[in-house]
Amino acid sequence: MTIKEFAKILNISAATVSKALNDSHEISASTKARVIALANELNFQPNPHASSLRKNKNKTIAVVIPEISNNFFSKAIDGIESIAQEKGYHTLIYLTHENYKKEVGVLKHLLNGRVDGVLASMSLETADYTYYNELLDKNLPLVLFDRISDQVETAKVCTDDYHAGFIGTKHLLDTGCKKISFLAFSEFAYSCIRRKEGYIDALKAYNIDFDESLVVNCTYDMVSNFSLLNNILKKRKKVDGIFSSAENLAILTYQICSELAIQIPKDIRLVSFSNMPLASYMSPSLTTITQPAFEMGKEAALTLFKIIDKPRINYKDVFIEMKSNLFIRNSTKRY
Amino acid sequence: MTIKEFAKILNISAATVSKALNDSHEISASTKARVIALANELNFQPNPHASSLRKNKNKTIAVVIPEISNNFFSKAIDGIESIAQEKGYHTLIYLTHENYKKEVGVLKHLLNGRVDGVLASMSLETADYTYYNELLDKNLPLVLFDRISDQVETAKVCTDDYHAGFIGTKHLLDTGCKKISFLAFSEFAYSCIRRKEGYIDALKAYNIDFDESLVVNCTYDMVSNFSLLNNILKKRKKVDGIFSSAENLAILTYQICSELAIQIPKDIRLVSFSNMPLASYMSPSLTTITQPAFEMGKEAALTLFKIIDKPRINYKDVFIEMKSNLFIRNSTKRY
DNA sequence: AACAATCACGAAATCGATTTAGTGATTTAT
DNA sequence: ATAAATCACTAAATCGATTTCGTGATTGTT
Repeated sequence: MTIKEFAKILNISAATVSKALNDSHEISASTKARVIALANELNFQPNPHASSLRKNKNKTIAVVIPEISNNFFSKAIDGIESIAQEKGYHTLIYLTHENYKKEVGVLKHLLNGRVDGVLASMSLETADYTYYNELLDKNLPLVLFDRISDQVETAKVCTDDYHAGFIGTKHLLDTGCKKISFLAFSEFAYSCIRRKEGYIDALKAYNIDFDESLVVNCTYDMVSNFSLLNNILKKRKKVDGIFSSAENLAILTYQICSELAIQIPKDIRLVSFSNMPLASYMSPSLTTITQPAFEMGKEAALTLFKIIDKPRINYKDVFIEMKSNLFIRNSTKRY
Repeated sequence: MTIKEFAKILNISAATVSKALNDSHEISASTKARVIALANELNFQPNPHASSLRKNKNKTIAVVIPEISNNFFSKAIDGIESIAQEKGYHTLIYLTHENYKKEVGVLKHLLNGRVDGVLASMSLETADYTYYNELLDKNLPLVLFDRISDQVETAKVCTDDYHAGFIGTKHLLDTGCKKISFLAFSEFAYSCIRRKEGYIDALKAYNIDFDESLVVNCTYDMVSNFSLLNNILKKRKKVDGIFSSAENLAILTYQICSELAIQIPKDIRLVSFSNMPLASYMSPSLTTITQPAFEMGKEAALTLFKIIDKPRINYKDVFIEMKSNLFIRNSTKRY
């Protein structure tokens, strides 16, 4: 049913119906009420494409993330979607699978006006930020979360990575670790760099020299990560603690330790960034630094809607840092 | 840039550009090549809303699911999105949080032509299928997956729930269990009913009488699930095996067993439907029946696109049953 | 009482791409 | 050689809601 047909039933014009549904001040309260009542009764909804065309808005946001089978991102989406649904917005999902080319393909496509705003978390491969800046040039509201870059001047939401890196390392040191290896999920990701800085400064605070050789720069390729980790764990006399900057690296560590008959926490203690609901049920239960994924999604979405509602302001200095939590469990138990 | 402005650069009409980009046979190969070359150079993309309005299609599908922070659904979305991206489609996500009212709200909204097709997995509360059938009445392609209902006559994708229920139970029986409790995540969900039927028939095959009191009908409310489970585990002399039809119920079982000092698998053996990547790292490692979530998502999406491409056929008899896998681990180890 | 505002609504233009209907030019068929 | 068909393209109608502009009726001002 079109708005004209719908208007005919009420013996008013299409213009009036449109204005009534959009709550225009030109329309009397009584007419609005009649229109809304009938619209509810017949479940009449104006054609969204016609509406989008005319308004140049379509109540849709895009979420561009590296992956979804991941406790952090799936919870973040949960948060994003809950805010979007509240605001009557629709949520498009695009997965890049940590692939820069895919990411570029998605971003290019989003330039065409299909969405009113974009929430993005960059892939590990991303080193060129041209396409993100192009979105900004076209005045498309953009909020980066978690996987951010300071080379894109827009609002950002992330966790207190430096602080988390510091207290996670401090916790290992407090349990007696002397040689702590840092597992970086990426050499270039901003959040990972910050975590590492926290790690380094915690070592400093304990007067321990930072040893570059204890940093394991992992990648998206789990096979090569396996050999990297395997190498460092084999010479374990050197290493008595591990700070893992990502969940999957902790799992890999468990796997390799079990293969090499290294006991956690007896031989080596482990703390990891992780959003696993099951950390307590692992063997041993895993000490984690947990990001408030759901809340970060919410916060990022709220920020995006602020930009959408007031687009003319420059949001480059909006930087929301959310608190992560250290949950101490058995993987760092003092032996 | 509009198609008119773009056309002017090439000194041809907007109609020609449109047809060239849509690969119409009316346009010569050379003109098409010129148009496509310039479109790539300038990243020109026709306004999607204008296009959608005219074509009454918008290369978008909707995914309606109960939740996303869930290993099954997040992997399923991964599969869905991969096929959608391949086909140049966009993927909208709607979460119902197992809430029927939210589900209805979403479905009602989808009637307005915003999407070309819908993939859905029903909430646990859903008992009235009117709104799904309304989508079908409006000829909106619909595929149900996992949380299906035989009261909606459309294509469906699910796992071999009956068979999985059978072999999971058989496995418990083979390890010596005599009193096996069945944890139903829902009394009404089709897949859960089928799993239970498999469970019952496996008992029969071993000449064990089905005992209704060993069935625990859980709900979405984890607090009440806790007391239900707690009750049955307290009188554990009766129960020496548990078949859990859902991952979260298995986790709850671990939790309660640890509180009640019941040892798995010594006192009680447990097998559960689950898509956790971490099942092997739990304590004890969990014997699981794992659904091919990613592949199910792919299959469901492929089926949806078949319907979108050939809408006039009745797809009510399309029923794709995918194989789940039993991974035997320590939670069912014979003591 | 005369005039200006404001109200409540409608007619028509508009958003931008697609599709229909048509037009010369060229190719094919008889 | 001529009619018919095909080619390659364009002008204009179209999709359906929104917005601008205009109008008659009502209210408010002095």
